[in-house]
Amino acid sequence: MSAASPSTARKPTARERLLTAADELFYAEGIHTVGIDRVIERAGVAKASLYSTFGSKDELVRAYLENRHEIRRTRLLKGLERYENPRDRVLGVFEVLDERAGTPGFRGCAFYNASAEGTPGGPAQEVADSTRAWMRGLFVELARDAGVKDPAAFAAQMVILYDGASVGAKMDRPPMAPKVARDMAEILLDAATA
Amino acid sequence: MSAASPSTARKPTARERLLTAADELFYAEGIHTVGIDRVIERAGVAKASLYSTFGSKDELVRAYLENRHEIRRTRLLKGLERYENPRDRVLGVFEVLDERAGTPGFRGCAFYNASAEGTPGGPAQEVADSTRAWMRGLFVELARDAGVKDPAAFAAQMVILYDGASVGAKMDRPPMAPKVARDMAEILLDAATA
DNA sequence: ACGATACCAGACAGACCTGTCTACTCTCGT
DNA sequence: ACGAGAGTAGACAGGTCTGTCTGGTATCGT
Repeated sequence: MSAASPSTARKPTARERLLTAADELFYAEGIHTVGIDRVIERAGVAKASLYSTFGSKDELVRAYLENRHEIRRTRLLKGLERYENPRDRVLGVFEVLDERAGTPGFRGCAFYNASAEGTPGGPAQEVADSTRAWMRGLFVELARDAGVKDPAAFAAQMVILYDGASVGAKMDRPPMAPKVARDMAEILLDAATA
Repeated sequence: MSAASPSTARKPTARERLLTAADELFYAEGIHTVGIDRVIERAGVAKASLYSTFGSKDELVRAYLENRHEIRRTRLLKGLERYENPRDRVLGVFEVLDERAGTPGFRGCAFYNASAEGTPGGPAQEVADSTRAWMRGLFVELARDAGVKDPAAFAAQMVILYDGASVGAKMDRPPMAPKVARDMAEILLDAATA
């Protein structure tokens, strides 16, 4: 709402405000539940602006998911910077997830949620596929750096762990799953480097 | 459609037909996407019958999920009978999941899907909680029989593995996740009994 | 035979949703 | 100064959704 310096206090464009509003509402309440009217009301934007910018609700959903992917990507890479040891960086993924799961309003993986309620083959499926591919690639890279024998196989294990921890963090209260997953990853890492 | 013996060829009640139709449609296409009209059309049932039997769509959803829980419970217990060794029974859970994930029309965990699109605190959340508690209890029991030192902690690990395998089975093609999870469970089982 | 119960067929109300369209306003580059 | 581009406000159409209500039919226990 307020900026440090007036010179940089540019008003966000309609597109940005729409994306912010869509992110908050879609993630918190689901895509089907939230109508266009609620999005434009929260964004303070006219309906015509939404349709001239995105064309349809489906495209807004796609933009929302791509934005989520970008956010997760930077959060993860940023969060991993603090670790020096390549081995700690593998485990660090689960620590970052743990921190994220502790924040209020956490509702699990946005891509899986969207995929659960969206039609198969829709935009949700596409973005989910690409974000999953990126996660797997990240784990392959981290595994290679950590000296794992078969990085691809180990990455497949870590993705399962990540998914499971994410589900548990959403469904269970309190969310212990990420911490448990971290310990599991440690055991599996030992087994994969031995 | 056809029964072996005419004497037992009782016509299913409206409730049973509704539940069958709801199960097929809700699981395949999602709860929000499928309207009441499609359910009653497939069930061959009048709308009034649905509302006199269940009262609301929400209650139909609850019945659908409770039915799913019962189906999974029996499938799991039945599938586990073939294993003699308590250790194999732990791993067997993932083999049963693997078989299930291979069947056409598999779309992941019905409870997580429902929870992803449903309002928090709704019927989906309640049934999901109880079915998760049952799964955890099953793993605790299996772990104890297998001589695991800390059955509760090990069960928490297995639930994460099961969730992750379930997600992977839905999102990835082909679904390798259950097989990978089984191998992970083996490693973790060794670590937990050592 | 008959009344109760269960069920079917479909119209209807009221709400909500996406997407279009018209008409007005503001801001900025030239 | 002024025209173009971007945005705002809101009515409107056409569709879909849940849930109610009326009225008719079949089956079964007594």
